[in-house]
Amino acid sequence: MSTCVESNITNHLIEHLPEQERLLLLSHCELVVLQFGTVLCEHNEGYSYLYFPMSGFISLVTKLPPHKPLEMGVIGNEGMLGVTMVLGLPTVPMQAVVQGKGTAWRIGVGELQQVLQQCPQLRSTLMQYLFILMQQLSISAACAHFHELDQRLARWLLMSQDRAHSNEFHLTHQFLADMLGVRRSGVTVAAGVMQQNNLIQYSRGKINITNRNALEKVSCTCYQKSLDDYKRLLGQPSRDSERRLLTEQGTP
Amino acid sequence: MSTCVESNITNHLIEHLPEQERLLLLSHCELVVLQFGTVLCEHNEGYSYLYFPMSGFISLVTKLPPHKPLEMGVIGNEGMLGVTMVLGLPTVPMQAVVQGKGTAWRIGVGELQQVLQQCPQLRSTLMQYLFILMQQLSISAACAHFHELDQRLARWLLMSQDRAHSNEFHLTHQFLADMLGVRRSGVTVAAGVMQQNNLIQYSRGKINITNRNALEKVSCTCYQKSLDDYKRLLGQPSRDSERRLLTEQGTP
DNA sequence: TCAGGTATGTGCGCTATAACACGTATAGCG
DNA sequence: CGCTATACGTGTTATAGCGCACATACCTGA
Repeated sequence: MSTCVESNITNHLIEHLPEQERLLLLSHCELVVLQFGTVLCEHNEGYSYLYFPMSGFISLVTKLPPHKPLEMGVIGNEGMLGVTMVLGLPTVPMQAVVQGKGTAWRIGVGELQQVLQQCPQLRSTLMQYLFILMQQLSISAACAHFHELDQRLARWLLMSQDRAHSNEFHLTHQFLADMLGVRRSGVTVAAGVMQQNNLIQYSRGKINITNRNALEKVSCTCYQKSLDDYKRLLGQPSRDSERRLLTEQGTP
Repeated sequence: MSTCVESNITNHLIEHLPEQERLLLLSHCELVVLQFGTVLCEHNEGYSYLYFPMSGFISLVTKLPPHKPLEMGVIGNEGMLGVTMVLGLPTVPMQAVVQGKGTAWRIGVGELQQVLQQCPQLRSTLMQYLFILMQQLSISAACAHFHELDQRLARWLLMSQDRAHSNEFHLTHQFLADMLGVRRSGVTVAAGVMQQNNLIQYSRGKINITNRNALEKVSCTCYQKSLDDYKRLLGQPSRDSERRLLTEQGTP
């Protein structure tokens, strides 16, 4: 069963390519494991590898000392880490941390540049994704400024679930607080309310989404807006089919 | 005197190009006036022209109904409006409004695409500027979330002055409030304190910066960080020489 | 089995800002 | 010259989230 799911999960950007380009790109990639908590890229430092997650997900986090961190975007199998490479700049203005373990295709900076020469469609896809990322940044900014903790928490859980490919994933309150740029105890209170209303269930870092529909109602519209922005340029990620698979498994 | 200043103010991105490319680009541009309040581009709609301001400045504003607007970046003679064009996408995920009147070089979308084919250095410069814009977005996001009204107001005034090429410019409290995503009366209070401390002086929309050094101290570090991010990739904009000129004029 | 780390629950006082409301002054127009 | 819109000043109440502090529950390993 589990292998069945694995084989269905690919990276949507790669899937999106014509076969020729896809094969060329993959011939330069190697399969790596994304381990929870790994920092793939430090804030404002260059990177040597780019990652196309297939499962698991990566957070983009800004740091503005002496303040808490603040998450600006999430990268799962619908995107990639290091897309600024199409600008010729192997830097990302944020820290990239693995938030959900999984697997990814990895390629070196130099090799991608070579591949890009021969793959116009890849180039164009990455440019579109970069644009989407900019949209996400501006949504996140406004969301963090105007929306309240419970709405933002709901959104974050939904986005994580979309990318975790599981109803259950590992997130402590402290971690969520760092992503949302708020106090840990604030998250505890908001999550407590959600648990009382049976939207989620958690214990010592293991969060389980029990009522996704209700969670979508609590969330701010930024969640839907993000999905729409993505779909407009790059189409529907494979999210839905995976959800169906998961639901079949989810009640054993 | 005033003409002397005018002739010294150019667009830094254009200045940055080798002569050959600069002349080719300019041969496709026309000179236009940026009138205060003009909306050059609506939120999430395509644009037909790109602008390289020489004086005056343009704000990039996100809108998340039903909330107030929130400014994410400012474009003056150090940048351009429509840089997403290097991604092949003539859209900007924000509204663009003229906040300070001035003049700009304007070029059509199709023409720029032609010119880009022949100008590798232009392409690379625009890519660098796009990267800088992304950095600005993430700084603005964190700044709006963590920093307080007075700090943010100070930063905004400094950034405006840098791009207005004048110690005095037109900004009502309501306008500032919309940029900062806060209440109008909050701005009134913060600006009142600054006026009492002789940092600024204002009356019915005309704001005059009287003590720039002190204003820089009140501002959050995001102001300096923005400048640094720009300088790292594209060097020092012509800001300083202009400041000197202005100061000579400033005390008649 | 006990200690110590990790995760979560809860409370208290404080501050910034929201929402709303109303008062005052100035410019510019008829 | 006076009207009116615009710009600015001020106040009152409510609340979300902060900083800090401490209590409780659970896991894990010596």
